[in-house]
Amino acid sequence: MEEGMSGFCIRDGSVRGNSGSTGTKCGRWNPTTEQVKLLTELFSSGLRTPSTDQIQKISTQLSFYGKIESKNVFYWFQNHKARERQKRRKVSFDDDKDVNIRRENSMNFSTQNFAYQVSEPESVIETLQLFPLDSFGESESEKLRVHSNECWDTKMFSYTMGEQMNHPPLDLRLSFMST
Amino acid sequence: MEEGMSGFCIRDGSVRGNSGSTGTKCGRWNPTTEQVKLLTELFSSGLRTPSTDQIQKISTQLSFYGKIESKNVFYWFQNHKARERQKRRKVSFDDDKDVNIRRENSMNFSTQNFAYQVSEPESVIETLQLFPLDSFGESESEKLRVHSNECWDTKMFSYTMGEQMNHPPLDLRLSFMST
DNA sequence: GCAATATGAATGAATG
DNA sequence: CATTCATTCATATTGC
Repeated sequence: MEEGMSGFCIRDGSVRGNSGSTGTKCGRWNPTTEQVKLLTELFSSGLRTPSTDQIQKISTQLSFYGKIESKNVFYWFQNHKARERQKRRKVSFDDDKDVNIRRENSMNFSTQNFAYQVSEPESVIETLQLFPLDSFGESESEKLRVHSNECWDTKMFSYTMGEQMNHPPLDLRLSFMST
Repeated sequence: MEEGMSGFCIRDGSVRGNSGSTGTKCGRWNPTTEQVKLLTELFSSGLRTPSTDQIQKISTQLSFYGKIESKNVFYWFQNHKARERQKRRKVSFDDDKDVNIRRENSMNFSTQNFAYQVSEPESVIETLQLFPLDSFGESESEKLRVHSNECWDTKMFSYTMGEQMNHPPLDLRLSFMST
């Protein structure tokens, strides 16, 4: 719930432009070009949801290029995957009701800039060897997730637990204003 | 890629700054600040996996601040707990290089003059009193759970296991996926 | 500078 | 409880 802690970013220039983090004290991680490049390589190599272990390694590797945390890697893959799918989804079915205010044909800006992986795959592979990419079989085949459910209604689901009959004294004491 | 494609969700800009008006057609519950505050209080008080009864009560109470369902409470606790752990896991590895100390106790948004009563302060207290506040006596800030030992969480029940008690055959698993 | 967009971060919801 | 997906928020970046 750390929501309000944002808004104190002091950027001193384009972080993505320079590789050496110029002491940018940002609240938000700003990946360097090298970091993005590597992440992108990994992604295009098939890695989509790295495990915690992989995240650690990747983070460690990327830390060479600049400040980075594990969660950044985590979020990066989450976002990257989600957005790729999102883009694809946007063009797939554009038959909405009528209030469809979506931007049409957003493919102008090179749908995927992952193209430059062919430039120098060698060096990348060398780096990638640290992480066992095995999740290639996952592919990007949509799961066709159906949002069938949308009605919990008022019926109270019971995610039963073992003992609920006479559950012990619940410690629901609110410590409001316990200043 | 953030455009107004979701034109049916009414927002007034502030995410959690609004009370109740969480849009009407939003398919996703958007907790108000008050709701989040209360939930956080409960969580901080040690409540991690509320029982069905507790969820009911909490939900009822929170409904005062805005539209809410039981499942929202259920999910909230699930997520909150999971993310506490997850966060502790990913941020655990502080990068060796650039010794950045961005984490300066930015856990909770301080309870500043954020008094949660814009109009009726009494009702809030009244509301809170509905919770069975058992005076356990062990009132201490359990926020110091540095070891992530869910001590107070006696049993890590799994709601996936069917209990053969005298309660109806609970579905444990969200059975709302009909329709 | 502002609008539009790209993207890091957060979180509700759902599944295994 | 873990993992993942989808949506949204906040901010950085870029073009005009």
